[in-house]
Amino acid sequence: MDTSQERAAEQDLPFNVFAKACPSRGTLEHVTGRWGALTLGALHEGALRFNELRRRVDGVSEKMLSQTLHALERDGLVHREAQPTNPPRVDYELTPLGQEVATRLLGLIHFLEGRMDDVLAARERYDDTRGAR
Amino acid sequence: MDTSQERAAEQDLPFNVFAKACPSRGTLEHVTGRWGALTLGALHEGALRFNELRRRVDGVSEKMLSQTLHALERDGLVHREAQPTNPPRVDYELTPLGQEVATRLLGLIHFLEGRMDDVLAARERYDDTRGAR
DNA sequence: CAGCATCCAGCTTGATACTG
DNA sequence: CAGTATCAAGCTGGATGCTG
Repeated sequence: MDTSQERAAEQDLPFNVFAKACPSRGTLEHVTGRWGALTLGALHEGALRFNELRRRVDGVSEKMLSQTLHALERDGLVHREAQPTNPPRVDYELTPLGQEVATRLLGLIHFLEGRMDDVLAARERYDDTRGAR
Repeated sequence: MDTSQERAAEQDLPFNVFAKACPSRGTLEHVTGRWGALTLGALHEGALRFNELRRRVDGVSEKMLSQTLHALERDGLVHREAQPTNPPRVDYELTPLGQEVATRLLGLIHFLEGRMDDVLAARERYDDTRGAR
């Protein structure tokens, strides 16, 4: 069969998520991870401050948000703009690359949100037939 | 600001990933999780048997693959077809819903793979300016 | 081949307290 | 406000052994 993995090898594409050691896998995890996806989604609307983000992404701890933002900033998806005022003010916003990623991610998210009825129905069927152990 | 969260509330959309308790968040995690994304990606090419999948998704353990497949099957994204032969043969394939999800996911994955040079460059810049602690 | 059950190390996460 | 530091706990995930 002609798989994307094989195609990647044939064409000498430099990056392939399916390979364990490929750095793209790490980035994919930052992007799609529990908090990464929601953070990118929240920032898609525009720049937000740290605590605004925290309120939007329901359930993140300070620590996880901070960690997530660092990873996304390092990967060049989020830009951090700090004003040395008092009290301090820091804005986070998507870079152009981050925008493109967030757009695709939100496409997926909204698609899923729109199909949750199907998903929930599938779950019920599954749990029923297998006796919900 | 007009956020997607607020829009969801205004329009009484039933599902919103940004809310902690929303079931869509769980499904999003199955789909985008470490192994979920790669499994869906691998199955996008066509049906695969358990050990074929295992070889394709470089690095999954038996246990994680099994767990991942169960979650995806329960959510109605993957169909499991078992033949009661000896030796047993089980094929996994995407449902129509799973196909749509996988397509969007692969769009994101391929986009990222194509931009990894930018990501890697951003990382270097980040590590340099901050002294790579 | 296609898995499930069990054990356990260690990484992730959340609370809490503290700093600039 | 915008974080960092620290610590306990729990969940993730790998290794192993076994079944049909």
